[in-house]
Amino acid sequence: MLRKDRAMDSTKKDEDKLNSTKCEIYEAKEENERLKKMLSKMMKDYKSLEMYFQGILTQKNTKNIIATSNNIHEEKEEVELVSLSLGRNSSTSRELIKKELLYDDQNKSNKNHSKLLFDGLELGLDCKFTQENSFEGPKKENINNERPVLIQNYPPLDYCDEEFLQQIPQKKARVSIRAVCDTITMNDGCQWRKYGQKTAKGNPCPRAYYRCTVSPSCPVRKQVQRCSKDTSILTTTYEGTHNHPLPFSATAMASTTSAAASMLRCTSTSSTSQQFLPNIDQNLHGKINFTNNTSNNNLLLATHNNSPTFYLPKTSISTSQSHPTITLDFTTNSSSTNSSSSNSHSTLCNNIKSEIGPSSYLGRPYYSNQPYITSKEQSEHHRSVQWQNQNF
DNA sequence: CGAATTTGACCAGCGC
DNA sequence: GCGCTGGTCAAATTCG
Repeated sequence: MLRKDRAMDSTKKDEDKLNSTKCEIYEAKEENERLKKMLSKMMKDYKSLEMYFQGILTQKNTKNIIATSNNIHEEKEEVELVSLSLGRNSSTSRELIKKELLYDDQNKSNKNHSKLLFDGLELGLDCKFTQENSFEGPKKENINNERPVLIQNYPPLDYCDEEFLQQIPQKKARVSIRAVCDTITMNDGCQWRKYGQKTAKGNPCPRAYYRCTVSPSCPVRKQVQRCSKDTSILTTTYEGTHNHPLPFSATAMASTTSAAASMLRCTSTSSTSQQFLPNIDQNLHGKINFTNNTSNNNLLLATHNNSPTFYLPKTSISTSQSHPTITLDFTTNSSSTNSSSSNSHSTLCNNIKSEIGPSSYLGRPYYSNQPYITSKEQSEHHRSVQWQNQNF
């Protein structure tokens, strides 16, 4: 009898084991399927970006040919808009994305992603304007240094007529982002090299100067400085337009700064956000959707009505400096003018706190008498984050 | 040893 | 013209 019971126990255990193994196999299969889908989605994203880039290059070539034949000498004063211009899609990219939408019709998740991508490309303020939005590089470098000059056709915007925009002095626009961040710089996905540090007047915390090193000729610079009153707040000021394809993880921040710079160029006088927010809000609120939902380290996303959405932070514009500057303040939740979005805005702030400047990162808050964490350390951390994202 | 960072010097713009 | 300030350069230094 006892032997029989033992035999039954053993059989039961075997069955359990078999079931759990089956379960594991099933889960592994599911995981495998999920990874396959993700991989194919990533490949699709990569291809669409590649095609988008090719489209831009083609546009550039066409433009150069036309300019040469017409002997237009104003070419050098034209727009520089490349990778940062995710928000201002050319007709080529629109068609491309529409095609992708159709193509993705069978795959719901991909479709959602494509919709997001399409929405993201819709974020542009659709202004048609010309700008010189870049740092003047070192004079030596500028000599014979031809940067890609790209022209894109933007549909006109209601509140931004061309004549008006042409009257705005073409100063170098800057986008300043204030966020709580324990690290030396915000992890914005780009590679930067420090080229200077200076103690500015009125702030004991030194200001660090970085230039983008993704491309040797990239004119983009950024300044990083701690707030003197609250050293947990980091102010990062971006200037210029990337002239190279951005790493996917950098598109979120690039879109933010690009859209903000567009806002800046669409306002003629110094003002606080409240003076022009109705227009800006119409165009930004709920429309800036960062497309980067595959890598989590840089998302400026908030979720609203089940769709990832950008919420306008406390925004101010200053033209008192030699450079017109727009400041996006992510340090406070109360800044949101839309009470219904406060939760989402809070989420966004938290995202910035935790994703861009992970407090756990190295655990070395900056103090003015301490050495900076090197960008190399930062990039290594970034690489590890990317690796983790890729490998889940 | 090469690459990245630091830091003093230099330059340009601006206000007086 | 002078001084102040912000921004950049480049030699020296540090780091991996």
